[in-house]
Amino acid sequence: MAKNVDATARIKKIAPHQIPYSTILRLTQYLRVVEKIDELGVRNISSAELSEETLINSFLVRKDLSYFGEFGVRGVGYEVPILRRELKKILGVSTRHKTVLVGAGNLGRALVQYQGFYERGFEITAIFDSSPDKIGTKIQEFTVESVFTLEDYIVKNPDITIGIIAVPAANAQFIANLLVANNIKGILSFAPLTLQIPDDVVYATADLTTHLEIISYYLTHPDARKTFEVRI
Amino acid sequence: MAKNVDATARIKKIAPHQIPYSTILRLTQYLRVVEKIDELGVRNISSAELSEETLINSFLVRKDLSYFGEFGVRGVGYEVPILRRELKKILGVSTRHKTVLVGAGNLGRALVQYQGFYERGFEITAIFDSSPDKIGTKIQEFTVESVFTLEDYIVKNPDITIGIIAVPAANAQFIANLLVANNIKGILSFAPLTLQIPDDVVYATADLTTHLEIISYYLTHPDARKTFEVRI
DNA sequence: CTATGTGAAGAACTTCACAGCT
DNA sequence: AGCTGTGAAGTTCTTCACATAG
Repeated sequence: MAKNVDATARIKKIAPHQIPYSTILRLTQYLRVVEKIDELGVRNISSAELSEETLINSFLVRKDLSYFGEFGVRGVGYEVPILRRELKKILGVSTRHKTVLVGAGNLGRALVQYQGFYERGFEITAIFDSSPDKIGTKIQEFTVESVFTLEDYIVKNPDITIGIIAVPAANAQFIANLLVANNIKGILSFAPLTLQIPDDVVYATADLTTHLEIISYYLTHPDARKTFEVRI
Repeated sequence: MAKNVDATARIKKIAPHQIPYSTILRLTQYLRVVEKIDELGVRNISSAELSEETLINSFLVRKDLSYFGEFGVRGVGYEVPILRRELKKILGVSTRHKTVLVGAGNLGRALVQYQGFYERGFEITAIFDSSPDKIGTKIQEFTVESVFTLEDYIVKNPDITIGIIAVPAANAQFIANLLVANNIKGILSFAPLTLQIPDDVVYATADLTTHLEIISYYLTHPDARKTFEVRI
């Protein structure tokens, strides 16, 4: 059982750019399972058990993990604390990321109050909005600030790397440009459109309704494959 | 230019089960663009223009659409109102879907107040929670009801086909079982775990933090491909 | 001459089978 | 004896090139 050898000592030759996006997506699921069972005090997990919990086939579990190293012990499985630590390292969530949130509407307020971001390594440090009747209002411990102070705030806090956009579609590109111009490295947008973002900024979009549309498609076409996965 | 012939008259032979999941995901993006420009009064759009707006390559735009019929006019492009109608038909959002929401926490409240679901064809008809201090409270025009009345409500309203789960991870499977047992056809869960759902129920999961973890991965591995897409 | 629709080629991802460790 | 790690096979998805239609 690896004798607690640091698994990172044996690192893979495959360059990260060869790793499928879908692998990264699945890594987040493995992490979720591993954190849960680590909390329960389970010391060991096999790819078959990970497969049961995630519904991802066990060949694929092993292949995904093997892109990043040899974290398992043949004949035994994976040591839970090691796997947890390595997955967090791979995903870059061993240390906390600081973010700003733009948009203090219903969704923005929900995101601030949502515990999950913080628990999983992301901290909202400030909230901005353009609407005069939102600026100055309180959400939890935050006071909503004017979007015109956003630039200044980001420049003064260069450890903020991610911007979260929760404004209406019509304003999203404007906010994105502002974030990009001020050296934000990653953008998560909840607006239902594709933003134009330069290649050196990591960009993800999370349109909540899309999931429902996809469910609707499969409800409408019951003969379509049952085994699809709807995932981010 | 098709002389307004109903494009559905010429329908494709390819069975729905051969259509990639990623195609369905992209259809939602085309619909978004087409609705926007239809609102602007534009009558025609080419696959090249759709490609610009969505960043999806134009070969793929055409291939995706061609799975479902010949909606375009060679030498011209796609007629916007026709494409809009056909995309809605394909996705099954020509008529509104009724849903129930379980979980009246921050996320649940945000989802109720979020206009997007309704605008895009989904209606939340009732909200349930298990916590005594939430039951009876008002969210918009809704009164939060006890989760013990959920069963009764779904049975009495068989036109409700989709259940949205916005409860903590620990309770999500219980709620899912309840929905499944009462004949719900589709489930969208925001809980950060994989639920066990029978194959005849359409199941999608939307863990908001996953997007941030993926952004974190690509921030941590700047050499990873720049052209990845983070969607749904 | 323009832009769609599509078979065929190519690329990417998943599954398999089994070698390799413990 | 058991479970991981991985090259190779198999499958699915995307890109291409061009025939087709207006």
